[in-house]
Amino acid sequence: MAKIKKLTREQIVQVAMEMFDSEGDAGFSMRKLAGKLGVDPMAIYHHHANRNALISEVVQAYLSQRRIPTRSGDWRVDIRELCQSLRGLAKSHPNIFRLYQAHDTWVPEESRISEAFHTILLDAGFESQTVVRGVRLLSNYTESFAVDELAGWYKPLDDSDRAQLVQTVSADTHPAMTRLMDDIGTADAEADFAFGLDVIVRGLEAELVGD
Amino acid sequence: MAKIKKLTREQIVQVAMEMFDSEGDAGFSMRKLAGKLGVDPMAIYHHHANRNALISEVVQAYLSQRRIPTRSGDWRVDIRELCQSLRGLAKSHPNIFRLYQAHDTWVPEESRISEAFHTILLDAGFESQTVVRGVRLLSNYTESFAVDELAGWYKPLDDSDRAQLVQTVSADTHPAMTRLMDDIGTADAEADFAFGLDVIVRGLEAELVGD
DNA sequence: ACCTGAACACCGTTCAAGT
DNA sequence: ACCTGAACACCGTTCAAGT
Repeated sequence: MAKIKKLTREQIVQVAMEMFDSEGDAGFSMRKLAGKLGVDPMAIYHHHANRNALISEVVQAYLSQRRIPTRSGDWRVDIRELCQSLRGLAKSHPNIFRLYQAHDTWVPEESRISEAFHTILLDAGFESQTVVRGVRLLSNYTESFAVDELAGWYKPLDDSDRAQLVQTVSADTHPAMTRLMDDIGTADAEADFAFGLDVIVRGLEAELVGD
Repeated sequence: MAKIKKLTREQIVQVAMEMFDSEGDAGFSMRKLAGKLGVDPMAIYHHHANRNALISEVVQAYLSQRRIPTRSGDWRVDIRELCQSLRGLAKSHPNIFRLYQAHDTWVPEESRISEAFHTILLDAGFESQTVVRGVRLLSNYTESFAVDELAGWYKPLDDSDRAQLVQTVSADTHPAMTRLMDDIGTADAEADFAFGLDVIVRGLEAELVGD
């Protein structure tokens, strides 16, 4: 698209990020990126080793946008805010969040977010192993919820979804789900997320009292 | 490889499943599958509409292998067993499990597993909405744990991983993680999974008592 | 009905060449 | 040092043709 006189690593990452943001994985290729930069496809390889390395940079740039919320003093509140901030990041750039999830190469920025989680639970007084496990549990929950939310799992079912579900879920083969159909059909991402977070936080609290 | 006189939908799915099982996503393509079947690539399209439809069939065949554990009478035990059976399925065929995770088209077999979850929590006496939310929380937890486990996140760090981590996690920028390094470095998938499950089950229990 | 073969519109990446 | 261009070894899928 816009011709750039001299390529830089950063410009390439920037444009790649915009492409992912607006079009998602399907809209991105090294060749399309080159086209957007007004450059031969192979020019990119002079600045980034390959596709995967470039994507690591995109993910890194994406994660560095994330603001860590300030502490309140109550670990339950802080954990909730940190999880919500991660979910917010996911929702603000769904396509790049999906890219981050699918990208299995580790990226340094992840440790900044991880540190915030660890600090909160450590200060709350959990023992070391519980802190480590609790962080994994919480970040796991938040990220997988966000993935499902972005995939549209927490929207109320529309007519065609419901029809498809009713087709396979009949009263004799799926009595429980049939009884629960009203609650399965209606979903509220906000309340559902808060519910799971409450369950986990409550479960963790017991580890603290049990000392 | 082996020449088949007449293609059937089932044979195609079977061979595709074996390819995914042994080689994963990278080792599969419609053309390679055709090669394995000793047939022109386009012959497959006579039996399956396209790549995505074929993969739905593979996922469906995979999920139908899953045995639902018998009930014990204690919902806490039953939930644990059901989650472990899902995790077991993931570990027995990691590549197909990853395929299932990445595949965003809904597949009927999913509802069989879902029904088992709903039944347990419903029988345990939770109210409707809590059942639905609890099932989502538990299956979410189990699947995302399995994904991480298969990606190697719950293996103790080897020397190169540790070196990479120490490089970005220094005492002044990451004090909490530095303190916790021993517990971050050692991980035990079995115990870590049980921990998370306990936390969630304990958190759910409160919903029952709170009535 | 079932399969083939050529063709289309793509990929990521290597390698030799240009400035 | 930085970029180009041709080439390689792939993709999924359409379409017309063969049996």
